[in-house]
Amino acid sequence: MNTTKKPETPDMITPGSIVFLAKALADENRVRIIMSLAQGKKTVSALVDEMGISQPLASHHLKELKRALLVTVERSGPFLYYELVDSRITTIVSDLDELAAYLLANRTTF
Amino acid sequence: MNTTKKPETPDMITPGSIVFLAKALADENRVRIIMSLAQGKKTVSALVDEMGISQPLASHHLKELKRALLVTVERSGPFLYYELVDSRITTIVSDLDELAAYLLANRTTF
DNA sequence: ACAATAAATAAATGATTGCTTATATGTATA
DNA sequence: TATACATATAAGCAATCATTTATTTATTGT
Repeated sequence: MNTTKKPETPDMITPGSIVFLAKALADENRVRIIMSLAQGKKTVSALVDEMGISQPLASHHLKELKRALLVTVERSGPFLYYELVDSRITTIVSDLDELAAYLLANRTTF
Repeated sequence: MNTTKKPETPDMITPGSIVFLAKALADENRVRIIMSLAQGKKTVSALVDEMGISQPLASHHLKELKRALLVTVERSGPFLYYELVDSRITTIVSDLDELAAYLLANRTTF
């Protein structure tokens, strides 16, 4: 049997991983891409058209989002479909938006 | 009676405010400060000691957190006490940590 | 094999940002 | 008012990052 340790979910909060994620959300184009991908997987060119940014810039930000483990890629013919890894990403984004709205609404109070 | 508009919570998500908050969370020292302030209000010097950073650096990050509306200041004698504006900040930080843990745990799957 | 389209990569640049060192401001106390 | 302590501010520097332009790689259809 297991003597000392058991595999446990780490409940010690690590600044590192939080920063890792926050950095990925700390750019307007990336947030817009995430919000767009919340509707479903899309190609690079679709995102380029939708967001009005250059193709290399879109590729760059998608690469960042992939580095941050937020999206996955899937090829279909000549197209690459990018997709959010998990729906919780959208949830967090909404939560951040809610909190921001709250903070701004109450900013004069303090 | 009210004819057309009613005061409503904006449910349109704004990238700007999300980025605004995410940027504040995109630095390790700031996240550590937030986590420390989750335990209650603290002075600058207390934070400096606790985190092992220089006093000007602590001041600088506290200023950023204030800009991001995440903390408030209160003077007591020569001391300035910094405090988290709202407990939801801690919640968001926990949520980010959870999501990061999940993403890392499943990173090989994709 | 060639042309056309989709997307990634590379290099260069400017802006932002974190950090250090040095200095100034504010507050209390002798 | 002089000294000590708490904190903020300023200036300078190096590193990171977002963006652009140019080029390359990959895929499909002719």
